[in-house]
Amino acid sequence: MARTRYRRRKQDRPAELTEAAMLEFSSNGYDATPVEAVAKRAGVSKGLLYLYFKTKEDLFKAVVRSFVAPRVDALVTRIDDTDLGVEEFLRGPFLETARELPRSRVRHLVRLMIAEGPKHPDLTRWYWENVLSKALDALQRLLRRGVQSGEIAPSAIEKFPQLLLSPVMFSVVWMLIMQPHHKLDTDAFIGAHVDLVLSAIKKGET
Amino acid sequence: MARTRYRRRKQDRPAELTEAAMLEFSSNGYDATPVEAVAKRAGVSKGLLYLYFKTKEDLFKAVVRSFVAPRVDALVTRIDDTDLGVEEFLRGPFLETARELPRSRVRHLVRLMIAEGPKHPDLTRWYWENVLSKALDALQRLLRRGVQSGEIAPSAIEKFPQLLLSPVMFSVVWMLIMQPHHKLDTDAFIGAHVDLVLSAIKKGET
Amino acid sequence: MARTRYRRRKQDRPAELTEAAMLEFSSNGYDATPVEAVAKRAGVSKGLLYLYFKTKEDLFKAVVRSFVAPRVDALVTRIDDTDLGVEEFLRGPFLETARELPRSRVRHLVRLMIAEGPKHPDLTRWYWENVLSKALDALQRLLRRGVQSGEIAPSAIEKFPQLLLSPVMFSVVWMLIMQPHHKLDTDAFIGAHVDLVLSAIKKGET
Amino acid sequence: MARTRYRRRKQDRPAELTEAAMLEFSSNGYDATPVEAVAKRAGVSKGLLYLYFKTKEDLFKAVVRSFVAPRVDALVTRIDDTDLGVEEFLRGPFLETARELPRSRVRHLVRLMIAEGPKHPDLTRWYWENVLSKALDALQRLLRRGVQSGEIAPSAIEKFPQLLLSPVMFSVVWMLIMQPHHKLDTDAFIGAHVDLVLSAIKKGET
DNA sequence: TATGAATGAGATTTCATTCAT
DNA sequence: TATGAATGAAATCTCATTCAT
Repeated sequence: MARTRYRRRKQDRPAELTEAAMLEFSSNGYDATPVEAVAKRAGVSKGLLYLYFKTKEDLFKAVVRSFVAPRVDALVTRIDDTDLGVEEFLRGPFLETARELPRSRVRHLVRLMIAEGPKHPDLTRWYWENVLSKALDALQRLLRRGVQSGEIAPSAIEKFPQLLLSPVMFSVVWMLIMQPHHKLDTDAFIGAHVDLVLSAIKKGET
Repeated sequence: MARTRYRRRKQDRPAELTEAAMLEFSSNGYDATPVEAVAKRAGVSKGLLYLYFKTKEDLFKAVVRSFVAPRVDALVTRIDDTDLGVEEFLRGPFLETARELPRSRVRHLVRLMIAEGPKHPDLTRWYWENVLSKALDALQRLLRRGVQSGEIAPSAIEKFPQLLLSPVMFSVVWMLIMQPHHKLDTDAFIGAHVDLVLSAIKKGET
Repeated sequence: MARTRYRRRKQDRPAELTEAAMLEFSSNGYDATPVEAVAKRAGVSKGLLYLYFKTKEDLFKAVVRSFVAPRVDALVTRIDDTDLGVEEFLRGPFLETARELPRSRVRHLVRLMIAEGPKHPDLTRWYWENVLSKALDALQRLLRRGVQSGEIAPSAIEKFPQLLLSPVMFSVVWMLIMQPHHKLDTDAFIGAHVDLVLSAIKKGET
Repeated sequence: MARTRYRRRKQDRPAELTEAAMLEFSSNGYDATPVEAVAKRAGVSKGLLYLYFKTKEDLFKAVVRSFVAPRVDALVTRIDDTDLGVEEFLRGPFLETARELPRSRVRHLVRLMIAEGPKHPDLTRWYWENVLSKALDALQRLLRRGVQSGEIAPSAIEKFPQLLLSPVMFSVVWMLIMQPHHKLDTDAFIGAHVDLVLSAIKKGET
């Protein structure tokens, strides 16, 4: 008589709902996704969804939070725990993560952030505080270690670690918008950028 | 006395309407902008708008077309008519345009393209064919001229002229989403990127 | 230099417009036909149409009047001028007209009368006075002549000359609604009805 | 206190709505009836109507189906279950039904079918398959039984059972369009038609 | 908790009609 | 006469949100 249909409990619901919302928002965009579509995909009623999220906007925020944060934490930890050199790190873990992003589901969240961001300043603030600034700080720490160890020369990139992210974001957007019309090999593209950066900042290239 | 109800400006209407639409879409996004808001801003009735644009989507496309195309044409012409060297061009006209973009109104169109692009494949195709591919081709021609003249060394950047655009797009997005929370000096940022690129590809840097 | 485009003059315009309206109303129905479609088909502007007909309803009435009246007048004249017997007339001119109607353009007007009639009581009144009652009276006169001459026996049909029209209207409606799904040979159908009537009222059939 | 906003009558709603729609469509016609008028008459909101019927057209179809089908089924059953002769049946049950129709509410549906039919071919197909063809087949079976039993002579009416329906439809249309201007005693009219038919097909009238 | 019937505001679009030109 | 730009009311349909059950 085990009614597995009802196995799912209170505690799993929010995650199930954000998962469902992530999928729906990703394919249709925020405005074009009816709340009911999310509920249906999660296998619950509209009413129940409103029990967990006061408004549609709330749900959207929860989606962004639940999907982005874990990834960044992982990257930050990786940077701070590593004893790899700058080049090793950039060509290794960084490149791996950077190349995966434009293909992963998270790319849709990036689009949602860009599309909806201006209407949700508290969300972008949260995003800055909990995601972007952490990632940029960690990258900065990495680069400074490299300078101190003499591996790389001091350069503007320490001030603008964003320089390491811009081709990643570009690739994400390209995948979402331009890929159907003109293919870009984002792996090679991001690789070329890292080459470029390294060739510019590495010392002893004489 | 009572001002005439009619203004009868067949000539100017489309431009007035796309201008108004540009402003409304920019601040609220496409979906969240009622057609009526556009009409009101243009000082006409809803009905008139539909005399010039068959659907809201049509209006959106007209906006993108009318605002983006002229700028790119200008840039392309500039590249092809110049006899500046690569460095001179990148530090001169290119930097000028690249730095202006994130502050100009067009930045909002970039956001709209990212937000709405996936739902309007014909629009993104048009954008690719009439805007992006032209700009990338022109940049490629510039770089090849530099290689042939011996000014710069062959490098991956010839294959990926996008490398010159990614920090511009990054700046645009930053301005739209993150600037309220954390200022980025996009002029310096884009300048640093150009430095980086040039230091990597210039010859005789022994 | 003969500018034939402007040959058409004031006097032809109403007829041109009702002709165009007839065609449009026939294929799309009254409500679903924009006034502009009529104007376009007539090759004039909307504004001009409103110069001749105060409202769309006016135009509709003019259509009905201009298309139906001439036909009925012809039939009535034919009945009153004939010296054919009842059978000869019914099997001859009547059958000819009755069989043509379901195939002619006028059938669409019948549909319009049925569809729009209840909303235009003055139109149906006009139709009764100028069309239907005249036709029924003429048929009645024909039948009475037959009784007086001894050709046919007195019967209820003198009181209800509509009995001669009902299969015609049935055929018209069938052509409009049912013919795509199930063919009815309206010629044979109407013929059978006339046979039936005649076999019932003819004398000396002992 | 404030009456509850909800009535929650899932079961009854569709019937309440088609009933309301029937009334509204009957008096104003399909195109001229706003969905809101139907909702208002049913005492619910516009939105609710769309919960039960995906489009206005859907609602219209439901109206036709729910009102017409039951009557026809009843007639067909009556024909097939009877052991009355042809004359008895035509003068009895048939006449009764035929005479009621022009006065019943269903007459409005006939008008709607004629008015809207051409725009809804699937509806007229359904009508043919589920209503008309059944009725005509049943009448045909009745007449054949009469021929076989020797009650009536073979005649074209077996091929065209529509001959029995045409005065009924004529009466319906008359009631809707002409009755205000000129009264027709439809009972007598339909009776006369049946007389006519019977006197033509009955045997042994020598 | 959980449902989903019900609401009502609002969005897009159409079109009869007017009137400056 | 003749045009067609312009209006504005209305129509269909969607959907976030509520709340009786």
